[in-house]
Amino acid sequence: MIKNKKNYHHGDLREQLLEAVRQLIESHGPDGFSIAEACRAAGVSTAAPYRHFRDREDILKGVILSAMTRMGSAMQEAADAHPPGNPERIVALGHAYVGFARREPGVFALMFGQAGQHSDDPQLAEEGEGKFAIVLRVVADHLGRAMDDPEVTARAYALWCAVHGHCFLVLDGKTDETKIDIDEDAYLRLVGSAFLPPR
Amino acid sequence: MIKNKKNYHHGDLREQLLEAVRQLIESHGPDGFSIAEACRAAGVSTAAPYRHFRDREDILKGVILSAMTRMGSAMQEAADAHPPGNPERIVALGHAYVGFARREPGVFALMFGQAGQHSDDPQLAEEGEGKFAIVLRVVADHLGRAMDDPEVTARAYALWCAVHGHCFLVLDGKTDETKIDIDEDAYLRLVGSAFLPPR
DNA sequence: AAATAAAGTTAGCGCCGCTAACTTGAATCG
DNA sequence: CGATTCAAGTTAGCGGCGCTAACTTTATTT
Repeated sequence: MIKNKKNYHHGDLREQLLEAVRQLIESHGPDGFSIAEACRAAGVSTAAPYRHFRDREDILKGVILSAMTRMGSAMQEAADAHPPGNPERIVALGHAYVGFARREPGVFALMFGQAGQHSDDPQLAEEGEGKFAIVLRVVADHLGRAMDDPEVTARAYALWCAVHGHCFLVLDGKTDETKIDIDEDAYLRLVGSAFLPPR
Repeated sequence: MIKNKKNYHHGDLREQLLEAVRQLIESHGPDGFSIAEACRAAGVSTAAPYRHFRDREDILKGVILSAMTRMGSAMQEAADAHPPGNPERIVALGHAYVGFARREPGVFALMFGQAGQHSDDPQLAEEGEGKFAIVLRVVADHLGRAMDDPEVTARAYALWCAVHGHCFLVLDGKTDETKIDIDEDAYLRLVGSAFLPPR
């Protein structure tokens, strides 16, 4: 009994709703969407989503989860583009992180901007730790130490903070034109060398 | 004709509503509040707020604005606690910033977590630039350079990012117990010395 | 004291999240 | 293969919310 959802009434409504919500979030902001609007986009009644999701929160969790894996893949890919120990690896990782935030600003804000609203979900927590593990790996390789070395943890965390904070400031428009004007590549190289001296 | 709002029907409903909303945001999250609930808390009808605010967004703007000045004061106070050039100044500034985020996590998320939803408001933008100016001032003093020196801008921005990002990770619960476990003071000293070497 | 204007009220519209009860149709099975 | 089952749709409706219109109350102005 393999459930092939394409053979049911609508097709894969679940995925289509997630995609519709994702698009609405990108065009109207993280809270500027409604389930009803997503239903209209998917061409179903407003009661249909509740066959696939518990409630609104559950839908958002679905959107976040798929975004997490997309972001994780982008980061892993960036890390794999350079050999371990190469400083370019850290820069590339930063670009991947910021790139995702720029590409999907609404979803990025949803993932991280809600004051830990979803931090209690084990599935999301696991995905999050997976992404930090990529940073840990790269930093550990760079320093030639173990991933659980306190020095590695501290520097990886600092790197994460610096890039993460930059993303929010970018999305908030603080870096636009007249305001601060930051060269992103230069910034990422600065934080990379600040926390991981070539030595 | 001095408008003393205390002499009207309710008193200063405007301020009481802002306070009620602030508390609701802290207890139920940035989007977990409703105007109706704030009205109940203030003991007025649900139509009353519209004598003082254009709409929901305008109320939020009011909450954010008062929070901005509170945060700015805390930062200024921290900076003033140490003489210019003293590295403790930067650490204190960081503690003030993170302290505010910890004290008012909901409002902090509201201020910065909405993907630049309020970045187009000139009043808010001005307050935001004022806070960055404090950081610029401290960094310029430390390096003995002008506030508009590119080196100062770059390092001040990096500091801001590192602290800002840390706040979000804290609020998202990434630093809790089993997860990452960061010594905040050590972290702030690390980023301080990383971007502002004693030289 | 009357007029004015500020700041409340009630009533109500339309949208939304969500549920209950019903219907449809694909997969399973005697 | 026809009957059965059950996943996945539907419509109808409740209560809450944001917001507006129209009315009422009360402080200030003249």
